[in-house]
Amino acid sequence: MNTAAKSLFRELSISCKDCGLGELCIPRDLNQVDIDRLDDSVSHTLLLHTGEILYKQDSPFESLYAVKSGSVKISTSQEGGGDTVMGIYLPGEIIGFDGLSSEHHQCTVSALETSSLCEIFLDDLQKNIPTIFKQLLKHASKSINQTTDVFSANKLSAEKRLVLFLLDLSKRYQQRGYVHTEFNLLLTRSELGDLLDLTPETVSRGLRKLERNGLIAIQNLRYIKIIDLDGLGALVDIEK
Amino acid sequence: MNTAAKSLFRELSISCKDCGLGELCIPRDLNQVDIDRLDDSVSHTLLLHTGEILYKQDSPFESLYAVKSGSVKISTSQEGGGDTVMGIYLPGEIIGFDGLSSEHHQCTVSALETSSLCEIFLDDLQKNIPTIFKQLLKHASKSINQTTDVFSANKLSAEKRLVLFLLDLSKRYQQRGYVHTEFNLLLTRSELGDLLDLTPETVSRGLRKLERNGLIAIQNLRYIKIIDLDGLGALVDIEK
DNA sequence: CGTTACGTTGATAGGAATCAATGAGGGTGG
DNA sequence: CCACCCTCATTGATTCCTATCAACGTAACG
Repeated sequence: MNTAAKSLFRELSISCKDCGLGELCIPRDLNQVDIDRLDDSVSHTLLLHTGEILYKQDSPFESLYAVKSGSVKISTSQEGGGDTVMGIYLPGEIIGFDGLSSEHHQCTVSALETSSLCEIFLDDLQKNIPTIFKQLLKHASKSINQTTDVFSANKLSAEKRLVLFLLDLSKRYQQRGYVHTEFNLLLTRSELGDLLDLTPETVSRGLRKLERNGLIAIQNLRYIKIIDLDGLGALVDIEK
Repeated sequence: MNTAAKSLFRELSISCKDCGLGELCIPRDLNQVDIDRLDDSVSHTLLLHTGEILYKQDSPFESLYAVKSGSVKISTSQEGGGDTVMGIYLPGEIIGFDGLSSEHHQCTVSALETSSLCEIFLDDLQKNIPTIFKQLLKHASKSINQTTDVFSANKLSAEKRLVLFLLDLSKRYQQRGYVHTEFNLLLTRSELGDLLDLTPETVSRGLRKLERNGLIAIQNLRYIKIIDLDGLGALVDIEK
């Protein structure tokens, strides 16, 4: 499960200004000169295969990373021994903030599928383009707000938590221009349980119930097709 | 409950270099020149009385704030109507990150007791002392890690969640040079329930049980005296 | 084709929510 | 100063949801 090595492959090094993510990533409100400077502070050459680890809990903080394609999961090791999945990150999202305050990462990040990332050299960035720090703070802020959502969700019923997760994923895929009515969960029932604070059994029951009620279709266990988006929304909107 | 007005009183304007918080706040690793520049980017004149609101959910983002003395709570309005307390902040901690990503605050912040705060003008700061942004990112990072803790706590039993909360508060008071064996909870049972994802009844039962077992003493409902710190620690350390 | 991890389904038990009643404190107005 | 109200807190009885335990099915892989 723990492929400790970090794979570094050269690939076509797409510069920030040609990157398809555009405004989803950092280059919001930046002029052309600054985008060129951004390029100088970023390495575009990180490729991770499924299961490979970007950084481990307790390892010293080195850089922030932007997800360019694919997806990664962020998890923490528990005292009991097992891992707990805390979230997944999609293209355009920036990870690594967990390591800033103590200079050591509080979480482990690994690839859920073949993924490419950009490494952001914080000190270079500060030198090259100091006006960008507000942008970075915004991304950090988004991370906070994301956990805020998890926070308010965790007093809901198992079914609602599942629905909220599906709707959140759907929305994030849509923002990135992917189909938002069908996607791969990328997580096992057990990992999903970590994330939503449920047991794998309860996750399974919940998903199958949504399927029985004609709201979703489950294909190959992990691949979800949303059939009745409004119906899902109704499950979490009505009755507080 | 909602004293909408924000009180602005002049008080003796202590500069950052004379502030008792020192390293707990921003001025870590800063030289004298930069601390003077920091002073120019910060207003030291904010005073809030109990219940007064610093900023409201959905209000436009203006500044970050550092808690100088006292304490504030951060909460979000739920669809159902009520508020949910998400955390409390003590001197040296920086708040406002919740508003950065969308330019509008995702939370409401109000004073739990008479408190003084510093307003941090982000744009001035960027102009005056660009090297500071890593410091700010660290504070944002700390906010993230804080929610991380909440996250991993929420699958524990009611009693353990209560104990963890008490120990966390004790540690934070200690870091700030206060007595760490007795302090005011500042929150009602209901607010504590929001924070720990429990009902007020369960909070009450839990605290009274800790009292019966001789681990804590409850004085005036909100004022807690920790009698057996090791005993509390044992409750959360043993058996996963 | 066995081994292993993952997933499903059922039965049961336990912990916290809920419902309900009472008590305690604080503020207000008569 | 007291009666009243309102919020907060406590305590008990009951219900309900989800974890737990257990068995079995399924898919991937060497």
